[in-house]
Amino acid sequence: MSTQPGTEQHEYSFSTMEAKWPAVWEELDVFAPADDGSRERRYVLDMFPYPSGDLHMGHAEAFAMGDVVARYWRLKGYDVLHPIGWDSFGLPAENAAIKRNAHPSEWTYANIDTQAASFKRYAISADWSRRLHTSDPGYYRWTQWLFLRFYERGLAYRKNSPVNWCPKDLTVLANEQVVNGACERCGTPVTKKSLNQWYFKITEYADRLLDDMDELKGHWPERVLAMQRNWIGRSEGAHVRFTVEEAAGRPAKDVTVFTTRPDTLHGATFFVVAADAHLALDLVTPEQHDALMDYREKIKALSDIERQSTEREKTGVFLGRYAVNPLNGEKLPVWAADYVLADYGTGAIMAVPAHDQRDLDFAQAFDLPVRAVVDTGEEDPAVSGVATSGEGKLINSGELDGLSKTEAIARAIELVEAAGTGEKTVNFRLRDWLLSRQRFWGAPIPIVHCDECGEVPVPDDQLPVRLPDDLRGEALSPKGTSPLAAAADWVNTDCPNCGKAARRDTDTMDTFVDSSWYYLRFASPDYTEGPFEKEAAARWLPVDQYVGGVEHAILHLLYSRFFTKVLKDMGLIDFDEPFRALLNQGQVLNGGKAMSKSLGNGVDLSEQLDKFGVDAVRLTMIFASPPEDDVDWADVSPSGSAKFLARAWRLGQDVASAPGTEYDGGDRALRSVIHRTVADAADLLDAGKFNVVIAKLMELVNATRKAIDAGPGAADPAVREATEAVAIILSLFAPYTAEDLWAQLGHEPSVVKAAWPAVDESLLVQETVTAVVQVAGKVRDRLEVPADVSEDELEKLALASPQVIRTLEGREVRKVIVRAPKLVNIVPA
RNA sequence: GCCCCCGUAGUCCAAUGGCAGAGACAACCGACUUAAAAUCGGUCCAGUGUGGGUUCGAGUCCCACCGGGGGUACCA
Repeated sequence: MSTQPGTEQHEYSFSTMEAKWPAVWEELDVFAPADDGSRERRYVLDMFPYPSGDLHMGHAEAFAMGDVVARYWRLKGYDVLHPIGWDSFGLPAENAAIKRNAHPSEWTYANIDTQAASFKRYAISADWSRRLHTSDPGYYRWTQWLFLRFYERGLAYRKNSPVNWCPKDLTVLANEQVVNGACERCGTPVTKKSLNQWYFKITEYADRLLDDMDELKGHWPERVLAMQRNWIGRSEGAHVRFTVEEAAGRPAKDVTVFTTRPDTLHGATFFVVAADAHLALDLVTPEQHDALMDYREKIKALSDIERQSTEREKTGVFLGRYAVNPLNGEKLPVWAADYVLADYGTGAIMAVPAHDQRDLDFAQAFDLPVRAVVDTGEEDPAVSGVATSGEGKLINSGELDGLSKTEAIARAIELVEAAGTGEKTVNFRLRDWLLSRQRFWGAPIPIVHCDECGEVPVPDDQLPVRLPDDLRGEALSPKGTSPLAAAADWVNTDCPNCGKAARRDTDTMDTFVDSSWYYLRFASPDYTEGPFEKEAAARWLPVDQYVGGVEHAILHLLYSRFFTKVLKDMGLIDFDEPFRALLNQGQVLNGGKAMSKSLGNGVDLSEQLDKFGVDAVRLTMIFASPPEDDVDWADVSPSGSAKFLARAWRLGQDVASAPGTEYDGGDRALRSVIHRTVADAADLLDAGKFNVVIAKLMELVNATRKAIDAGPGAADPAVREATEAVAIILSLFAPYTAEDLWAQLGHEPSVVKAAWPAVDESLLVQETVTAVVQVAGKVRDRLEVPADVSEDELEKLALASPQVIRTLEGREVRKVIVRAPKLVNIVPA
């Protein structure tokens, strides 16, 4: 075994490499973009981490993926922005602070330091000079600034309404943070509470959030798009006004319903309003008032989980009044029930039990009439108890009779529009984004409440509204009101408008507000004149490749898309979508299950790094499966990866030609493999098939080994060319080993400065290829033919094959399909 | 219930509609070794969940079903 001059190491040792290279990278500053316009720019971003403890296996996977892209693009000659930061506001820091009688910032920044050190060890090729933390005043100043811009545009507003309340964390939750009726964070069943809260009017952007997904198609995972589509929940239908007749001294009142089935108007047999909506109180007659109040109390006591169960018997209470069907004048009894939601549509429905299962269940519970108006050919719902919602001809519907469902929907809309009692409309499932939180460790909402002037925005030049430093430990424990309310010095302030005594808003913003714009801040992280420098953002954004977990498919990604659209409307940016392409890495499992403390199946990242080395762990993560698939740590072999890395590294020990050797005279067969591998690897990387790139790289290493041991030998120029290609491709996955290999080959200063190898097309073409000859789709012969064989020639050769003639047994040839030079299929009669 | 994704060797995974196997793990055999480890070389292993269809040709496209995973769920 020969050793290159200047290389002292003889055995592969990951710990030696890990000790050596970080200082070199830092010294060379290789990961910061030049940003001088000399090269095309690319922006690759990993979803920034929350600083809870040290990095774990999930981070290791996600960041390995993003780093492959960043390093590949750099080698390809792009000017790459690959920044890193922390989503450092949030509840865990606050809970830790309470436990340790400390300030949340202590825990937060200590964890950030730990994670930053781990990221550096993990060799993430990030531009550390752009590092940001959302809990820094220099950052949240601009979160507040953006809130005020939203406020000015009427996109941030306060309203009193029942909200999701976590009785353990003692804070409100956005709809998106309620999972199966329980708090996303702690699992406690969520209850409803009526509070005056801040909202962002994301519903105003529902159409654009939906329509602009067209430009994401093919670049975002289909399932993420599907989830967003469902979440936005666009539904076409009609608003129809019913007049609730005057009764028991209560005046008549028009009530609008939303329906997707105006064709079934004649099938409406009763009318339901959401029991918890104010409308129910408006409508109820004095005689029924007590019954309604009892019912409201009863449903308030139910948890969300119970309330949402579709198994549950339908309940409700008659309100003592009747609504008039605008199409046929029929009087429908008005009920209040909890199966109608106050905050969807208008909070009132026309009930068509024959064609809606929920209405039918209710009708059967209270003995209300059922009238089918669409003949679907199925059994009468009144008898079967199964509502029919399919296609069919209209019956029992006056002038709609005989029409198809689709025709009847259009005609019914025309009728109510002509009568002035309704119109075609679109309804969305999406609700406004509840953003205020009664917790401490977040960006304070920059509003002052003044007895004289009402809500007064804090002037821009007084931003940031800083969190007080003196609240710590017990003072932060949840009380149902924001801990900030207890900081008298902080709360009491002068009204920016009239100068009189006033109070600060004591809520803080949902941390999803912080993360809805951080990708923009990275373009100019130290900018002090605005959230980001317009020109810098125009240069770098949108993000070309975003990498992160599918758990953010709705929340973070929808909010960020919303922010981007608002910022565009403000004229600060000129694109509609923040993330051009999205890669969702899978989870890291162990033994088929997500790692968790309760299962005791956790795998500690730092232990794995100590045992196998950074490169082996990174390589294992990438090689295990396609990026979007889960990796089961029990199924993979970091020791196998380490073995491969050592094998690749040893090539460098054997290369016996000098740096700068011309490749031209090298072994042709090996050179073909090299250039094929480089070309394939580029295609595979562009397609995101990182795991396959590693397989190709293994082939190249194997071929090179063979060339050294049993082929042209270690001094052949092709062996050097191959080993250099190995080092370059390997640098995407295993930066330490690649650097060491590159250095062994006599190169300086870093493989990061290398270029992706150019492909010599002439080496890709083969002189002869194996053509497959099929008879009736079955392989019967193989022919060595010139690569440029003509279709006619190949057909002749195939038909002349003794194997073919034997198989045909004299049968007529009906057809011959020729795909020169690879395949001939002969179809006998 | 509705929507989305996935079923290929013992395992993880490859395969522009064209020879089912690129790569790896595990297992086994051999070389090296006093022995073991490491290393090197080799061997073994499925006809692609099931049933139809389209096609000269289907793992790949279409339909239905089965199984697994995920999302969502009284959204009118």
